[in-house]
Amino acid sequence: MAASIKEVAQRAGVSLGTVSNVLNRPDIVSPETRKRVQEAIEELGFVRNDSARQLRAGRSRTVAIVVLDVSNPFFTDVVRGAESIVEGAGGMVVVCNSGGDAAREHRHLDVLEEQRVQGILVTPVSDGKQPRLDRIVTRGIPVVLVDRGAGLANQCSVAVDDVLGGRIAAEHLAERGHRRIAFVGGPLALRQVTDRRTGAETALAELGLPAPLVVETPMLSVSAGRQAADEIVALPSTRRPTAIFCANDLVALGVLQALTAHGLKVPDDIALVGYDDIEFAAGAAVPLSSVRQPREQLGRTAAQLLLEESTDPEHHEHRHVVFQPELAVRQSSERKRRRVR
Amino acid sequence: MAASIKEVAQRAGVSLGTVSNVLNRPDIVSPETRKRVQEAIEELGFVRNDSARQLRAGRSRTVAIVVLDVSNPFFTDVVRGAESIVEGAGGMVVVCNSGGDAAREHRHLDVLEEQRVQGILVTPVSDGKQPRLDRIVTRGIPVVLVDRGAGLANQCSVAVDDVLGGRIAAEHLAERGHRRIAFVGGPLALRQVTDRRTGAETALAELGLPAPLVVETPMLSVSAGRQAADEIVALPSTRRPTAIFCANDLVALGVLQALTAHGLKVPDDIALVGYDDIEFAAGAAVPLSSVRQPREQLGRTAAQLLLEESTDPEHHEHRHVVFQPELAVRQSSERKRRRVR
DNA sequence: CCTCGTTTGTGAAACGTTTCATGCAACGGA
DNA sequence: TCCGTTGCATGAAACGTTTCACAAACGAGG
Repeated sequence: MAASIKEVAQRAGVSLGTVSNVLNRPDIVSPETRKRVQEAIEELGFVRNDSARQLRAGRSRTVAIVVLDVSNPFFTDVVRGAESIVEGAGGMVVVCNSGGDAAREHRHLDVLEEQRVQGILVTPVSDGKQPRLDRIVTRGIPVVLVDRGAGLANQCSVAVDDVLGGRIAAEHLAERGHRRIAFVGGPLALRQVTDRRTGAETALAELGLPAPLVVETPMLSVSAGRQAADEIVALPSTRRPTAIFCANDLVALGVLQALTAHGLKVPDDIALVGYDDIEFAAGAAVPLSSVRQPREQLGRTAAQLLLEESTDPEHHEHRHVVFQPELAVRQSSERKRRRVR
Repeated sequence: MAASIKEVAQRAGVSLGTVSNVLNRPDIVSPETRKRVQEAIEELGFVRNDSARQLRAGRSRTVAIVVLDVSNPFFTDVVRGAESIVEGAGGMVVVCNSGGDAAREHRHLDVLEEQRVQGILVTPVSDGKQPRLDRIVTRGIPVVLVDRGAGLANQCSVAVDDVLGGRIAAEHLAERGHRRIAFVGGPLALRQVTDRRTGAETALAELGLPAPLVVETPMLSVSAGRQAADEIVALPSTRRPTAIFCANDLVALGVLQALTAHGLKVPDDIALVGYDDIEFAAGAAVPLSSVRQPREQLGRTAAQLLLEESTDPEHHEHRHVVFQPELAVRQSSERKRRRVR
């Protein structure tokens, strides 16, 4: 059933090595033999056994990307960016989902290490030391951290300046005349979340404005956003913020939905700014202002760094690429009508 | 650098086979030797080489799922369902994205075949004959079709009755008093799309209502939905539908956004029903009525069928599981106010 | 005619596992 | 004492490739 190179050789009346040559260096074998071999391959429905190939050759053409949340459009866009580069180089991308769970992340990394993949792009669940990643790196498998500032120096990283992103969002809202601003997102243990918060707080402090009300959520999801908005709506109107900056767009969409359900108008009653600029942000019924990250670019760059290190590990120097976010201004943070009129 | 079983054996002062036994059948080796071996493994940082293991053992613990669109939350939920089952059985899921492109789908399937994965869950791009899939099946790799009625009998499939789904949506809108109903979605070559349309048309015909206006979109995305809505808004109000049934939620969200932008109220001016009931549907600013598919359940069942076939190919009989969709009624299709009041 | 280089094909070794037949020692029962 | 078991470890074969040193055939140049 599973035809091997040996049977192909037999059928084509050539040696085993010749078949391998047809497969890997077709140019060094004469046209006629090549043809005969190819016919045999065709007839037998032969398909290379990648395990054997990899065992002998030591290399794999598979790049893995381990994402925090496969349901978050932000990550699927990063994946698409990585795919475009890796497939262009003749490789293949597989996606693994940690779902924010450290145990699952570990399981995935273990299996990927056993598989000796060509390299791993990963947004780790936690920020601390990563003995697993370190071991993988010392084994010679390149690792690139995605959307995570590089703590350690033994791997490349690509990220977006989240502190700047938070700053931009806060300055935008301040410039629109808002004084009472809330920050919604969590868990605060996530680096991305704290960076965005820090940026916003710093900017407000510099402008002499009060620190934002921080509402922590258990995760970055639509439903978490909805619950947070319920809390905010329950505040007495004198303390209720006039603007909310959310740690990502999923949360912002949840907030938007809950505010609307409570009869509050966005942006007239409360302005809203999200983060990531996923497609659903622009498509929301009140189009969402959002801090845009170059999502696909993030994936592309990460993949490029990985391939670079993989191709020439000797001369490779680890790099840390940081992109600048920019604000996409939409209706959810338009100037309040009462001020315009 | 890459410690092998042989070096572990040497260090522990045992034979090569004993190390393998510690790894695979720890119970048949005496506690003391086991301990010595495990220490050696620890000290050398040994990690099994999966290529060699697989080459020899013939089996893999990796299940692949090839999805049409990794950015569509519908598929990410199916993935999560499959993950829960496969990981429960000690396996691992990798996700491959065809992006609706037949060539990429083929590339992925080829590589997966070379890798001799344990099995493949796939929503194929096209409906016709699938020589590649047939070959994979004859090689002994189980394949389960996801969200695709089974044309051929040589594999299992799980799907949702899309004709019924279309019927449910149409009957719901008719019951709400709508007479002029539009269907938005495409490309019409996609089985899912035509089934949903057929169901709607059949239902309307049975009720003696006029056939729906069909607006075909080039793909099932938010932006495609926006463009389709622009077309509909441009119609003279006497011909303009009072309700729109969309082939999926992404399209429906686009339609919703465009209608709102044109100043039309949902559901008062135009009612809206989507399909899939993704999380963003309930979270939209006008919560979207939607035909719910058991997304995770779809993934779970597919994975179960796959593992079943994989475990016991002899006694396995291919099955075709069809789920019933149900309607989640929300604000976007509430009874028109002018009729209620 | 000899030598040399080129082109093309060969055969065996090696990659790191798993598996299986076999060896060896110790033990209990008759 | 002998035999049959039992428990544990061994060593070699096999999985399907890639790679590499080498051989065969051939023509060209001296």
